[in-house]
Formats: sequence, C-alpha cells, structure tokens
Amino acid sequence: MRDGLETTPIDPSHSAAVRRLGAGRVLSNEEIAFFEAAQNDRAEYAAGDDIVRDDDLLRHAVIIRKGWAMRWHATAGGTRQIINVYVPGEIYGLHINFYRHAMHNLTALTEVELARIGPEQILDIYRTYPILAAGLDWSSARSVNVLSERNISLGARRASSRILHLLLEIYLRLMAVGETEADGFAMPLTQQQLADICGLSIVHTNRTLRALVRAKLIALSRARVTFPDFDAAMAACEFDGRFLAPLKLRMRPG
Amino acid sequence: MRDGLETTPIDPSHSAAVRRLGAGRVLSNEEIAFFEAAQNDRAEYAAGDDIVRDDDLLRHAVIIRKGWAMRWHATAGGTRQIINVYVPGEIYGLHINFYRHAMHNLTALTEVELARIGPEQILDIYRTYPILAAGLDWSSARSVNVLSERNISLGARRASSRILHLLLEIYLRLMAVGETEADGFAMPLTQQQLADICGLSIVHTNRTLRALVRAKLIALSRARVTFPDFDAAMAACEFDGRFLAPLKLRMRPG
DNA sequence: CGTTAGTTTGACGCGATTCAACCTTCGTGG
DNA sequence: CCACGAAGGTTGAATCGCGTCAAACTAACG
Repeated sequence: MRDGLETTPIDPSHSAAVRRLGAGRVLSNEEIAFFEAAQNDRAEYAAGDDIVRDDDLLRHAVIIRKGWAMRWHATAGGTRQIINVYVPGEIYGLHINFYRHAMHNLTALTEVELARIGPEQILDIYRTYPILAAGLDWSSARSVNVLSERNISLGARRASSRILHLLLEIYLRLMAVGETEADGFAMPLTQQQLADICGLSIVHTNRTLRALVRAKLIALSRARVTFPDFDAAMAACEFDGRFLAPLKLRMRPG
Repeated sequence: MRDGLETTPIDPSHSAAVRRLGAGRVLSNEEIAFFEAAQNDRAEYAAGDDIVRDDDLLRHAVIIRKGWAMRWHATAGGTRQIINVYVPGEIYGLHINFYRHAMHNLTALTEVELARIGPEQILDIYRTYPILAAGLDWSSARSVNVLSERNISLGARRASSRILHLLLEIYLRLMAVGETEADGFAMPLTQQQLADICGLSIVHTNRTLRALVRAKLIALSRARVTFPDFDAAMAACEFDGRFLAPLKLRMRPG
C-alpha cells in the first residue's frame, strides 16, 4: 500500500516506545520486558523547560514517554528553526555513541515525562537484543525520512501545503502510538511554534491556517486539530505516507 | 574544537569510503581489507542517468566511489527538491533492511562509479565487524545531522547564507575524502541544481551567487569554487562545522 | 476581574519568483 | 578552422508570496 497507512491495534499497557516498535507483532516478550525495564530512569519537565542545551555533554539518550518536545536552533538573525518535534515513543539522542555533545537544543513543549537510556545500555541492546536493535536502527532511518520530507516541504511547498503536510504527519506519528482521538489530535503547539517548524512568520501561519479552515481541509477547536475530509487533505498537499511506514521485520534471527 | 574542522592525512590508496571512515586511524587492517573487498560489485553511470527511481525495489545499498549523485523529489507543482547530494565515499540506502523500496530518485550528477552492497552484506558487517558497523551507524547519524542543518538553512536562512552554507558544507565533505583542491573544489552542479537544493529559483540563485562573488566570499571560475577568505565565509553564514565531525572511536571491543 | 499568552486582522514593504530576452561557453561536424 | 546548436549563465522588469510592524481581540488562569 503506497500510502503507508497501515494501522495495527494498540495495547495501552505497553509504553509508547514499545507500541511504536510494533509491540508483540515485532518484539519478543523478552525484548518487550527488557525495553520496558530499560525505561526506569525517568525525569519530568514542565512545558518550556530545557531538556538538553546546545553543546551539552550528552549523558544519555531519552525516550519520550508523555508529552511533546522540540529540537531547535536559533540563528543570529533572531529567527528560530524547530528542526523536529518528538511525540511519545520517539527517541532523541541515539547518536550519543558518535556525537557526544548535543548539536541543538531540546525543550519541552508540554509537560514531559521521559526515560533516560545510557550509552552503555544502547550498546547492550545491540549486543543482546537483535530485534530491539533493529528497532533502533529503524528509528534512525525514520528520522532521515522525516527530515527528508520536511526538507521537501521547506524547499518546494508553499505555506498551505507545508502546514497541512506537517499536521497530517504529526497525526500519523501520533496514531502509531495510539495518541490520536477520533479524526484528529490534541494540539499543544502554538501558532508561533508551528511557524518556526514551517519556516514561516506567525502572521502568515495564522492567515494560512484560517484559509485551510475555510477550505474545510482542517478544523480547529480549542487546541484540537481534526480533518473533516482526510482524503482531501492528503490530496491537497500531495501527502505520501510511505516515509512513516511502521517497523516490519523480515527475518527473525535463530 | 567547536568548528569540527580537524583534518587528518589522507592515504590515496584507500577507497573514498574507507578514507571517510578514518582508514587506519579508526579501522583495523582486517576491516579495511574487508570493506575494500566488499566494494567489488561495481557499476558505472553517465551524468544524468537514474541510479534508483522512486518506489524501486532496492536490491542493494550503494557506495559512491567516483563522481556525484543526488537524491531528489518532484512535486506536482513542477518544482524539484534535491534533498541531498552524495560525494565519493558516501553511502546511499543503508536503510534497505527497513525500507525495502526507494522513497526518492537517485540520479548521477556526473559520471559515477559506485559499489553495490547487498542487504545480507550489511548484516554481515553488523555481525562480524564492530568498528565498521559503528562506521555505518555514524554514517546514518551524520545523515541526520546534514539534513537537520539543511532544514535550518531552508527554514531560517536567507538566500545568500543558504548558498554559502551549502558550498562550505560540500567543501568540508569533500575534504573528508581528500577531494578538494587548494582552497576550493571542482563544482559539477549547475545553477539550476544549486537552486533546487536551496529551494530558490535559478534567477535568484544566479543573482545571489554574483553578489557573493562581489563580496569576495566565494570565487567562481570554470566550474571551480574557491573561498578567498575562508573565515569570513564561515562567519557570514554562521557556519558551525560540528555537524560534520569525523568518526571517532571511543572504545575498541575486545 | 485583571493579567498575560496567544490569536487575529490591516497596511505596507521586501525578498524571491516569474517571464522574457540575451549572452557565453563548449562540443560537434562540415 | 569556422559554423552552428545546445546547455548553461546573466540581466531587466513586473509581480507576488510572505515578512514586518502595529494594534486589537480572545481565552485561560489566578
């Protein structure tokens, strides 16, 4: 299916990170147990808190368990680019064994609960849990996909498609961990933050959002985004969901 | 050094891919020998040839040995976004074990010689050659870095910085494999292609290039780019080379 | 019920695009 | 050795998408 929109039932007893990797469909019970236990070193942050600052020595990667975070960079011109957002189940800092220092800032967008994974623990996974290790590799590959698609948006799509594409992408990323509601999702981003992701001014972002609402491609109500006509929204911004395809395992070792 | 501009001596007897991973500074002799031998399944393409088309079933990853290639996407609006370029030593398609189909087009920008690495070979590397495997993981992490930095350019920098930043980045990527000459490099990209990377029109790209030449931040002569004042160029676009830092190994197993 | 963060709207200006034309370089063949 | 064509580079003029400045409006919260 070219749209990559397969859905699988979600078991809410698992952590978001386990759900994102396909839970029992992909991981063995032993690996699920290990991965859940690996999330025991936790921390919480309030909205707006810095989790990691540019150039910090990284002591661990982090798995977002609850809430949203953003990775961002400020330019001397005063503009800020939000490079990516992290929703529950997603992982920041898997590069820790290669790049020991943070290259950007990581800041909580909402209340955040996260789990810390040390560099040795990551190596343990690669040594001992091949499917989980594949999950981490898949996660890295997916980061490349997401950033590639964002590049296309920033470089080649106009404001309305850029915003619509982003909202659809977030919707599907949330769906992968069962965090959507009906035909939409709870939206914690302010218009300023949306603008900083899409490389637009807040004023233009606002006008474009209103135009999307008028065109009935999205609906906004009290921090919720819904898609009244999902297919029309997908078509309007040429959304091709292949880049968000879930982890599938072709071979089980042994 | 925050600029990430360390250089190491280059041994031209190695393939570009081995040079990029630090050759003997990082890899054991056994791993170098294996990695060179792994590049025996070769293919050549003329400039403009498609190497991989969108949605193709991927049979192997590819290591660029000579020449440049580009990964790109066309939108319905007729614009084309070049998501990344690949120079010698760089690898396309390491995600093959997770995403079996190409999500974009890969096209030769110049004459290209490449080596094909099958999915099983990649798994072999992970099973048998830990440092080489780390090199592949580093390579993936670096892709994320490069794409992140490109996102910042496309979203938050104006045309002159966007172009200058890209030229400096390419210069440093070429330097990592010893493909630079003096204070610049041979530039095979047309202005249209530059424009498609930077998300600009060809007309504006041309005007901006002329302005950069006038400002003595770059010099152009017969398909060569040079930097008359490298530090000034770095400063002008706030270039921070940390994202291109070469592979360093902290621990050797065993 | 006041304060603050976030949203919305108008007016204006600029950076970048578009359309169009011309120029330069280089490879090819007579 | 020159003629020619094709591809790429350069420049001008008009236009537009988006940014900036400024102000008013709304909702959430103590």
